[in-house]
Amino acid sequence: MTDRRDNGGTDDLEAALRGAGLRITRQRRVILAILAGGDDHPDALALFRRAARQDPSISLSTVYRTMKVLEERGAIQRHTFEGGPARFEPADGVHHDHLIDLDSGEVIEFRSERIEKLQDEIARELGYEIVSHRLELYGRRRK
Amino acid sequence: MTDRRDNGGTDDLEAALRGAGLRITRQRRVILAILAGGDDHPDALALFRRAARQDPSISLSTVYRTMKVLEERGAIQRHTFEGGPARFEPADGVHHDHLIDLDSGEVIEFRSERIEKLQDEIARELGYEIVSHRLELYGRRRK
DNA sequence: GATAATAATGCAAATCATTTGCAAAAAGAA
DNA sequence: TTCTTTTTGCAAATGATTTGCATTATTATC
Ligand SMILES: [Mn+2]
Ligand SMILES: [Mn+2]
Ligand SMILES: [Zn+2]
Ligand SMILES: [Zn+2]
Repeated sequence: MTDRRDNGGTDDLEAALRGAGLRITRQRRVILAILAGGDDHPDALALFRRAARQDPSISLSTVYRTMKVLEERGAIQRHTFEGGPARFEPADGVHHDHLIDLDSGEVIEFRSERIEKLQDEIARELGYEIVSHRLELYGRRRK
Repeated sequence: MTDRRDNGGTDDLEAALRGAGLRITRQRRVILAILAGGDDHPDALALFRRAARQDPSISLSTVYRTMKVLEERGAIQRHTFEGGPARFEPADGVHHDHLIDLDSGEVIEFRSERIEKLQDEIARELGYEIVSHRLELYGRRRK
């Protein structure tokens, strides 16, 4: 058994690039590691700053370009919550939706089989087939 | 009984402005009529073009400024569907969500009591109270 | 209706997030 | 290593929306 430690999904992301015949550059490696390692939803600037700590030569353009290819390959999800810039997260696990705490800005993930099913039903009734959807709840802590 | 014809809710929008001590200008009147009259979800540029037909002196800035005050007063809803610019619609009737036809771009409105309720439940379970939400389905016609 | 105080407008310039052209650098195949 | 192709950093361009400012219009008041 080899010494394989949990890399948080970096391999999946790298595979997504390799599979598309794209190259694994030093800067991409750094960005992928950050994406796979974090458990939040950073925007391009946040990714850039974190990446720059490991590789000061990295540019914001590269972050944007990398997000684009990863999204095209379906390796990451792009979210655009009210107001703010686009935010990203690896698209590994199962699908989930988000609840945004209006006071703290915190993003909470949730998943409801029932809602997912209802959405399908609604679309079907309207004669449609869902390709994707976006469900975001904005609220505040209940006291 | 006076000769009151259906103005499609222009009065509501005007009231929203008046009520906030804001002024009813010629350009605002035009914009409000277009908003209240249409049954679609135009973006600022579309509103501007339609308004310009009635009043060529109107500016895009004014459209944006008017949308902002109307939104602040809760008189209109602002939507930002995937990709595109912000789109608007009067916030008269009951709340509804949207299904966007990926092929035609058509925006279909729907309303599901059950989904609305489920969202509340989910938020409650997470210890939150929903202030607003956004549910958008993107799909294609089922053949 | 004229008047004065204040809000709204048009225009151009500014902002913000994101994209793009291009020459230089790096990656991968041979 | 060499060659071909992709990727990068940088600066400039975009697209949507906002803003400063001088001018104009609206509304409360007389
Ligand atoms: Mn998430
Ligand atoms: Mn609608
Ligand atoms: Zn979902
Ligand atoms: Zn809803």
